[in-house]
Amino acid sequence: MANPEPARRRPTIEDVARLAGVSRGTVSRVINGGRNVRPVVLDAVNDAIDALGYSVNQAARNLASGRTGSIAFVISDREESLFEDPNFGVFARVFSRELRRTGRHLLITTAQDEQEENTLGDYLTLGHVDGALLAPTHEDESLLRRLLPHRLPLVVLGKPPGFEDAFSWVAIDDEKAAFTVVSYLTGRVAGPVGTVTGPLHTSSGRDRLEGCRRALGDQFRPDLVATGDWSLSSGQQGAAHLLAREPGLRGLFVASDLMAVGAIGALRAAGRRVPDDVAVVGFDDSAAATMVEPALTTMRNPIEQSALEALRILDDQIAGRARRPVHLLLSSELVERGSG
Amino acid sequence: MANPEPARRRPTIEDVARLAGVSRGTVSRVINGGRNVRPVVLDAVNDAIDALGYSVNQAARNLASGRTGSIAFVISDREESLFEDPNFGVFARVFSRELRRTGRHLLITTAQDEQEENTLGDYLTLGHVDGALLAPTHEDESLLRRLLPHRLPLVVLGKPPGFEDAFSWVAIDDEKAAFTVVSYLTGRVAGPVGTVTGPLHTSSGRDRLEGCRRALGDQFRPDLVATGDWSLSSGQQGAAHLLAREPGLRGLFVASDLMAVGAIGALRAAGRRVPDDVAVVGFDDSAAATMVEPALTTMRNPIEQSALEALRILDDQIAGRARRPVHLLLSSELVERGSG
DNA sequence: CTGAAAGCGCTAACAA
DNA sequence: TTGTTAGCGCTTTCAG
Repeated sequence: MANPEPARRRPTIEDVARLAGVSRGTVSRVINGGRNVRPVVLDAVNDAIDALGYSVNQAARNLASGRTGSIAFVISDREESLFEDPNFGVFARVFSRELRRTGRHLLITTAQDEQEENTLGDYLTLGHVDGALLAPTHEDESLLRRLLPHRLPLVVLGKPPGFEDAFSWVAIDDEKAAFTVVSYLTGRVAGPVGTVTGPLHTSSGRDRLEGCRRALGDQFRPDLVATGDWSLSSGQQGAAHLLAREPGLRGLFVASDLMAVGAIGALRAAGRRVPDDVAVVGFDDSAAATMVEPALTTMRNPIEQSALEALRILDDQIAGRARRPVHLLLSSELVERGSG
Repeated sequence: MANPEPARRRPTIEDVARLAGVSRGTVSRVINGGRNVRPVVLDAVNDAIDALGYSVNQAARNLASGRTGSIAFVISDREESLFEDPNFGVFARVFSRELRRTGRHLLITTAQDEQEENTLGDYLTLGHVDGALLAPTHEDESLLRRLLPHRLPLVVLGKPPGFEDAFSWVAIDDEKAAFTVVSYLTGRVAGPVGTVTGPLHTSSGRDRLEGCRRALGDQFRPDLVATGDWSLSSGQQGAAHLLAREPGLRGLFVASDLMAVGAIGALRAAGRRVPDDVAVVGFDDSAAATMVEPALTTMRNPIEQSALEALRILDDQIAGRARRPVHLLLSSELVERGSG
């Protein structure tokens, strides 16, 4: 009944080889795709694997092959709101799903401050991972500076301010997208239009403000710009602030949907109806967009597609196919709903 | 000027040993704490390490030692709202910080569906990690079932329904805590009191409802129970629902602060003032609690302390100090603010 | 298509 | 306190 072997040591490739009556090398070939193995032998080996409940020892494989099978998703967020940004969740989900498809794993890591960024830098360059995907970065990204001299395969999500040429990245044309959505807004309301921006040390934050400014043209009022940090509460505070400054506010461009939800809350709290009193447009078309009543008019930010492209570029780098940084600009589109 | 060696192979422990004029074993001792090494030798080795820019090869170390230096934080969330729960962020932050302190790394992994849970199960039992910390789990947790026969060091955050005896966990007394905060609420308002619960297939969801029921006693109205899923939007919908059913609602216990923020939004949208028309109390004392006006009266959920205790228990398991599951119930306390 | 054999870089006995 | 020496389990040439 019970296995006569008392100590249940994990079976190794050697055990499988013995049971299948082949060599270690052949088993290795089988578990690595089964190329150049006769079907009969392949079946025999697979049977032995099942019988023994064998699974590969990653450490040994890493050591022998020099590859780890893990990719890091780095969220180096200096803000309080770790994980609050719904886009992180989408990125993580897509990365995780796609890597699993190729038998690899996603490893999410975070760094809250410069010290943590240093340790993280060590980690990334220490051979723990085959490559890294970096969530939108800040201007003062010491991690990027640290990673620069290394040749770690790396793709940044969004333009990395100050490192645009040094690293590969995937982004959208934030300026143009913001221009589009704000033009839509101004086509529908007459009167003062304000904006709640993203953090201005990020490319997206800056570029979306720039697009808004261009769309508004003469109408642009510097006093109706509130700086947010992508968080719900900053949208709330920003809108409250703008309303205090301009009670006659008629339109509001909020640089992310999550902040827009906060902004609408603040408008409501101040007794304004949306969109009748104040029209609001957001950005991202994230889950938050349809969470409010009325649902947000917003720009679609193709997070899923960005994730896929980033992964593709990363794999090119890992495989040595891409020698120099690759930059990809995806297009976005207006999504009309009820808010603006 | 330039290193005469053309191929810049990563230096190994052997290179360090040669440069420092000692054996490989001694270098190993130095990089593993430096016990039983003469100060002079220790300095020499460290100098060699610096000179060569040596860093340990993890794969080799794992293979030789059987340890990985990584701990998994498993978020197996079937809901849409991956990462939305602010408690996850706090857990991740504390784990990350504490592990770094001992030279280890946190690896966050997710599983959205049963298939992913299976792959994740493989991953966890394949020797990639030394142990795992599981975010609050569901009743139908196939991952736990899968992990049961293995002896992976593991601590669950919150009581794992159906597996209370099988695994170690750290939790609070949700029933008692909910009783406390709802009693506070009923002490301040007269009239119908409702609740927006967490998911009822989780221990916290169920127990908080139970505590609410006990506090309300005869006043408890089954028709004033709305089931949420910890997300902001579910709090919003829940409150709207309850208000539709009972326009005279006077008090509301929302089982998480994030949902409470949503609930307050819905109350506002329906023209109610908080706390004058409807008093609201939340749960968790998360960052969301002070994000709203008025700030939430809530129960403090000692997430940071839970994280530390869970890590302590996990380390006991890893070190083989704890043979059987350990269960820890932390205490929570009422935080009075303006909402209820 | 398959087997043999040489490592991958490190840890952990064991001796000295 | 230090050096020596087996491996850890796998991949990957290189022959055949």
